[in-house]
Amino acid sequence: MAGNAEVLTRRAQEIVVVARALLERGGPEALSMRAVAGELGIQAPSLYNHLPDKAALEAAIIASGFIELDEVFATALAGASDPLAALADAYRGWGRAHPHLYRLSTDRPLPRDRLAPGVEEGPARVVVDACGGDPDAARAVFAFAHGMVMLELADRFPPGADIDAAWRSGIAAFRPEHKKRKKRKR
Amino acid sequence: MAGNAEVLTRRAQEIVVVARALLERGGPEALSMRAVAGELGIQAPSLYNHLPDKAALEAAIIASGFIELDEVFATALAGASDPLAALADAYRGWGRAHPHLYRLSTDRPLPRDRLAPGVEEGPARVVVDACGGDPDAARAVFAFAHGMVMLELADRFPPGADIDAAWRSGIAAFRPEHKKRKKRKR
DNA sequence: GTCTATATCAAGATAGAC
DNA sequence: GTCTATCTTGATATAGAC
Repeated sequence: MAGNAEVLTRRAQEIVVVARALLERGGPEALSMRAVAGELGIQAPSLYNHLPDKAALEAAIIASGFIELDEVFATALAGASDPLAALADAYRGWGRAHPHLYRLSTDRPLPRDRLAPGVEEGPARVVVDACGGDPDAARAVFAFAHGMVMLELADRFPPGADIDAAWRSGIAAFRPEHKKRKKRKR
Repeated sequence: MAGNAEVLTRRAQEIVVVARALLERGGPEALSMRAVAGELGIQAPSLYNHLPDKAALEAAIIASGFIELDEVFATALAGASDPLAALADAYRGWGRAHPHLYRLSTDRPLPRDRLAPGVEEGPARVVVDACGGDPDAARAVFAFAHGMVMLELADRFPPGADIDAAWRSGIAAFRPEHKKRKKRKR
């Protein structure tokens, strides 16, 4: 919830906490202005005294997730022998623990103008570092992880699929010591 | 549109074609029973004489996409020197050409009970084959491609990102000739 | 800062007449 | 097979009183 602190009033922060809990418990349909207000014992229109609209509320929820993920990454890296695998594991765990928040945060363009600066960059830098500073490799790894999480959350793997094995296979492919030389441009 | 042929009446097939066009043009909000009916010059309730509900309509749209993708894959593979890269390219192209259909087809659990048998397996087998028969590797590759497409469609890469380069990086990592031995279990 | 009342809009689906 | 009429439910947001 830090990161919103500079820009949100205390009451607005309360609202964001309640709203995030509603989202996580009941999915996006549960995140209505009415429901949020109800949870706080007030009427929906009263929310507009503290937040301009629903998009602002969602942006604040997303920001809180980014900040948390950054901490999760830091913990995962502490003393890890295989940083990439540790990050992958932490990422998957976080996605499974917060499926609705994960989807809200990745489904659509980031509301970058409503996010405090640095919020997005934190987790991104961790991944780039784990990829030896290669941003293209980092984006590929991130896409792999994102695809795995989304497919698992959406229950899109076929019934017998060994999801752990697919993760291992992908991580092995991306492991830095196996990195290929870039092709020279022709 | 084949693949629905066995199970849908002619009129229902017409409805599916119109519905898919609406979805592709206007996104999921444009795909309402009212709009579909309007496009056909009838009233919404009349649709229920041909399809049980909206979910059935969506399932039929998804099936039509799978069948198309299977054809796209076959074309891409014909005479390709690098099958994995060719498939990746075809997949990305298809996703970008049909963003709303792509999302409808991957956002949620597949309605497997409403899909004709074989519809899902077609494209899946192509990918497994391209991965030397290793289903775990195939799922990892698929997750990578899915993640890349989703992130691009959702405009989630940062402004300056070189998406082509990220694709190349990922494909290089997954290239079969570089495959690592599986670790022995301890 | 909170309330009530309301505007505005949209959705999926069913009943029953023709 | 299509229609009209309707049910049921839901949403975001504003105006204006207190």
